[in-house]
Amino acid sequence: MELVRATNRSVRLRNRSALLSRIFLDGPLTRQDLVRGTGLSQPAVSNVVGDLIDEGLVMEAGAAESDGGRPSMMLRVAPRHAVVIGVDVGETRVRVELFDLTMTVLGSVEYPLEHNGTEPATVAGHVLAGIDRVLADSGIARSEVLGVGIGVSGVVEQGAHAIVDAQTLGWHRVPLQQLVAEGTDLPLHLDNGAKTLGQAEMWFGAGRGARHAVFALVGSGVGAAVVTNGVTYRGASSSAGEWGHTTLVYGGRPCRCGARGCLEAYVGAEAVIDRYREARRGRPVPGEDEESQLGALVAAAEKSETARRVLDETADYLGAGVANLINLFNPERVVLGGWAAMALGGLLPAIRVAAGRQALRAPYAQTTIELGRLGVDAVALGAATLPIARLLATGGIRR
Amino acid sequence: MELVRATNRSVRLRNRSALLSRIFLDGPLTRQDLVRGTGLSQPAVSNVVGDLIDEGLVMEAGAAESDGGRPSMMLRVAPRHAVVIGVDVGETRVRVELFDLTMTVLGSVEYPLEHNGTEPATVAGHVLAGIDRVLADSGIARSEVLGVGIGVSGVVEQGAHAIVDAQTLGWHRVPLQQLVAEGTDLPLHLDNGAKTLGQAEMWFGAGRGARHAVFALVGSGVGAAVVTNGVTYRGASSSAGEWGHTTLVYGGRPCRCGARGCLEAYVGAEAVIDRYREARRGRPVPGEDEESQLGALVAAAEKSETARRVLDETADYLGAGVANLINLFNPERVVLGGWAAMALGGLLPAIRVAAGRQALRAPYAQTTIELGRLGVDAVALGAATLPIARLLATGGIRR
DNA sequence: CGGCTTAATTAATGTCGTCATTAAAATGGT
DNA sequence: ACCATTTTAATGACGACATTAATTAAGCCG
Repeated sequence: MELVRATNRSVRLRNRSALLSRIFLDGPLTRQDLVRGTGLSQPAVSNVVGDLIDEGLVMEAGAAESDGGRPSMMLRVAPRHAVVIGVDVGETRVRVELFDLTMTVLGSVEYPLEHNGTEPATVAGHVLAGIDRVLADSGIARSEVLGVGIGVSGVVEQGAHAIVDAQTLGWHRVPLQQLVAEGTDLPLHLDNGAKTLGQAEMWFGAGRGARHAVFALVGSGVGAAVVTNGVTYRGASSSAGEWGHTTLVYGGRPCRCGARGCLEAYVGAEAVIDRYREARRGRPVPGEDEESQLGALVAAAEKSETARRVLDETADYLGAGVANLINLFNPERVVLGGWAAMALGGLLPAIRVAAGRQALRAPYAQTTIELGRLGVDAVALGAATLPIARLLATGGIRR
Repeated sequence: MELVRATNRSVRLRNRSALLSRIFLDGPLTRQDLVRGTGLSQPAVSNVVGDLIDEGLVMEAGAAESDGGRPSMMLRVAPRHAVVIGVDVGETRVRVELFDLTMTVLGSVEYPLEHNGTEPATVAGHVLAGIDRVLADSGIARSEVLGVGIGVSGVVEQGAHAIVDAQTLGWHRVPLQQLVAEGTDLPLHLDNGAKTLGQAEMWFGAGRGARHAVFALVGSGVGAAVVTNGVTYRGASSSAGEWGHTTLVYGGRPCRCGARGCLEAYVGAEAVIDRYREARRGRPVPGEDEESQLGALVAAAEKSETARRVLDETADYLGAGVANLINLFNPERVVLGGWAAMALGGLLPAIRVAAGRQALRAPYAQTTIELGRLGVDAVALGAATLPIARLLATGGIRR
């Protein structure tokens, strides 16, 4: 179904891309490793690698162990060939991080968001200020920045300028990319936060090695990223993966999206706290913000029957939601991430059991359900991979 | 993430595949159409097309209209370069159809299945007998058969020999491909029936032109096929798309899969009839089989409040189920197929409304919900496309 | 220090698409 | 009836690339 023409030059591009990707994702590697890994001939690998070294994208880094014979040189991506910036526009804060090409953090800065002071222009301002800040702090020139990736907790519609719908921020069709672009000419990449988290876990965390994986992001709201055949699936207008608003309890609790019985209305942090409050006959849950309230609930479960019941039910609902993902996507792995999922980590065994009850046996047996390995900062890390993904796809030929 | 090497010869293969696919799917076309459609140069197109003609895969079919200048020749796939066989192993029958490469039916035969006489060996026997029969009837030699595609109403796990799990047939890990292969050495392709139906609608029906589409198959049971980026999505073990057993009503009606609240337990034909019976306080629904019982329900809705209510609820459940697909996959199109969906066609407006209530606005606005165009035989037709899909993918180089 | 092994480079060969040019085939004006 | 015009198809020179085979480089081992 691929109706894209191939030409002789595209051969080189593909091979460059394949080799560079491998060096980046699995490196350091020797030329021989690349020969074995890609099936290309030795001269072809040397030829392409030579170009990459000449262009400063790749560097030799010492010789490999050898037991007789000429030792092969290790190849790695040149860490400072460029830097990338990852931004996490979350429900409560904007976080900007600067990475080199080995994804080492070179600097970061965070701006809290008022609970309702979430004007798009304010957020764009934070992003721009953050970029200036991390560059200034680390003394790196703008020209060295490959690009800026921005993960937003909302639906991001890709296009010439990405448009953002974010219920929790009260945003409707906000041209965030344009707002940021007006303040900088660095290449921008916007994406949904769940998708960037998925990308991060896919490259560096619990998703490594999987071709088909689902990343469930549980925070105040609920989202998911689906990786099919190694690629994040976006759908027709890049809103695929809106797991939080799938119906789980037909006719059930009202959801902030306007429908009823959405998964988010049961397992989102806000909903869990709400359900706990109801179970306490309306007595408020102690804690300043959702994070501490959820913590209070988890702590209370040690002693309180009520709290435990709420958590058990949460695991059941979450398990059923995960089962739906398993039935529909048949992934090799389901990875739970987001701060609420991390806080509820103790429920993992119960979630597994609940999912097993609701999923079909065969696909359930072929998947694992685990927690994310990258913690809460995965969104910014994943956002930073967006410009890199482009670099790898084009074989390192910028723009 | 594509780590496949490219070589000069693979360029030719890709272009052969692209051109052949276009001629097959959109033909007849002229060389110039191909030039415009693929971006290849004229000589390249002529060169490849020349090969295809020499090998008998493609033939010239008359000149196109011309208003001055040398008229271009129409190119089409040679209809009798090969024939293909499509098999529909349904819940109640095995249907075998013979097609030429333009998908014209050259012959067909059907074997009813006893309601519980569904021994795998029996089914394999029917398939083999059907192949012999359609070939004998049409006087076509086995050597002309490109391959046999088999669509099965169950989960098909791909592998060296495909394995089938089919609850409605009482099958568990049945090596159907092997059973059939023992009786013939024609190339076999097994797949889930919903997926072959999707493939058929994608190429020849309501899915034409879409990159992202979901095909929902409602019969006695419920299944779905998901097309992402133009390709049927299979997942890790090709059981993706098991929509029927996603939880829609947490804790609801028991399903034959053992879980509770599955979509299938509400909108599968069997379930709808069951719900109607319950609404009639247990009085049996008139009709010999499910098909006539469902027909009776639809007919009764003209007069009976009860029947109408059952149908309305069915539309609501189905709409919610469709909404889940829209939220998760963000398709351009949702196509409803299968005999029960066809019988319930009158509910389409209600289903659209119900889906709109439960789906997020943005993805809902970007999709259409429609009925399949190919009717009930789409499963066999789609199965027959499996060997052809392989032919197109390899650029017409057999095996 | 020579024999052996493995890595990397160079040389020769062949595949393939592009560009530019030429041949072919139809229409329409004069 | 004939030639200019237009559009399609076929040819040939050229360049980009990967492949195989042969060479050179660089280490270990006894």
